[in-house]
Amino acid sequence: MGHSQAEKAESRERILDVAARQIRQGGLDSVSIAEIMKAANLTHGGFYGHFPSRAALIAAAVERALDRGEASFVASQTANAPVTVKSVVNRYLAPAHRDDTRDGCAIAALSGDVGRAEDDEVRAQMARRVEQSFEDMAKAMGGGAKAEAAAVTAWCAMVGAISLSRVLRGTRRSDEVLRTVRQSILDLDAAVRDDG
Amino acid sequence: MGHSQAEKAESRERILDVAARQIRQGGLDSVSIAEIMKAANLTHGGFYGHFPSRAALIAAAVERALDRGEASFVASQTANAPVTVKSVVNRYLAPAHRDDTRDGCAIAALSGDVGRAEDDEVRAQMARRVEQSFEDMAKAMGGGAKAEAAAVTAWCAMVGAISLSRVLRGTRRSDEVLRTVRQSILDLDAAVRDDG
DNA sequence: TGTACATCAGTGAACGCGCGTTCACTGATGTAC
DNA sequence: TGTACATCAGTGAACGCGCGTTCACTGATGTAC
Repeated sequence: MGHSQAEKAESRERILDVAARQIRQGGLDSVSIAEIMKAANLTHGGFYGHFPSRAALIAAAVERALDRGEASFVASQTANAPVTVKSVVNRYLAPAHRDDTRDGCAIAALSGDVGRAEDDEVRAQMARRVEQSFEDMAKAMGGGAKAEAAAVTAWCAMVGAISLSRVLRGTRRSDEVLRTVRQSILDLDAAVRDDG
Repeated sequence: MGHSQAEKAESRERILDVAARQIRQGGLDSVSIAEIMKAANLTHGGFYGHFPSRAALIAAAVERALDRGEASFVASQTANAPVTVKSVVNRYLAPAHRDDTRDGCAIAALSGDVGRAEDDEVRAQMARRVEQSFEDMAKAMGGGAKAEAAAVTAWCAMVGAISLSRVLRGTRRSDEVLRTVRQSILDLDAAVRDDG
């Protein structure tokens, strides 16, 4: 096994990616150092060469999950495939996103956990990302006060729709919730543009 | 200490109420039998006289939390104080509800945890309650297909708003999210009635 | 009414077990000469 | 180019500790006579 600084950094990346997936799939409390290290092809003893504690890993993993997750939907789309409300809701409110918790939006997967976290840093990290998401959506809706309000409502509805569709998973209602909220947000967007 | 059947039932109720509060405040994983029993003024050894396992307690506590929580907002209001969309959102999307996780809506507090729970029974329990909530809200909106769709969107927005306002707790944005979504739902209700 | 006994909710010590954390050690790599 | 040494990422055994679970026991209550 190699021992260069670059290889250590790669190990850290692997640990973080594994943990970021784990917390989205199982929640913040589901992180076991032994399991994370094993999934990163390492032994558990080496963990403390990368992070000072389990809590520090979780804080870093939340940030990583927010980066990787589909929270960055809006910001991440490129200029030649411009961001539209439609493109966002089509990807976000899709059965594929509901079913892929591990690689899905960290805000949807973890807002419950983070909202009750004692760790202020973790909460602040997600809070910043939520505010950014509101702004990005408002921009996609054309900007202005009405768009800002509609963007907040749209994001709350999207997060709630993913959470509830996961609770309802396996029932006819689950897909229906996604479709219904998707259409409501498109209507909301249209209404904002009419009022301009 | 008494040993009648009635007193045993009271102990069970105390355990359940304590656990129902605990899971809403700290999540499903936060349940420790020793702590729950202590809070119910009992010793931990007696637990297995009431429940066969920790998992069974959690399942029962989720049901209790759904009963006690403000998920029953709509259904619980009496005939002389009729249910309106306004009365529901005013109570649900209030800072007091955001801040009182322990006694608040179990769907908002636990949809993330329950959505990823392996226990099918727990998920089915909340799923039933979610469907009931949709129906109650649709009725409050006057019934019909438009109302049913609007009710689904309103509930998703309410659940997302509480979750995100808890993540944002302590910032100016937190109250704003509640107010914004509250108004959006009132607008949605008005639109449904216009089309009616 | 009083006494002996059965019941059973609750007690508290004890058990494995897994987990977070520590630490002495390994062995591959890079450097100095 | 080759050899000796320093570095350090990773290993794996060991540690406390808390937790879920078990179980022999207690002692208050209800019942039988």
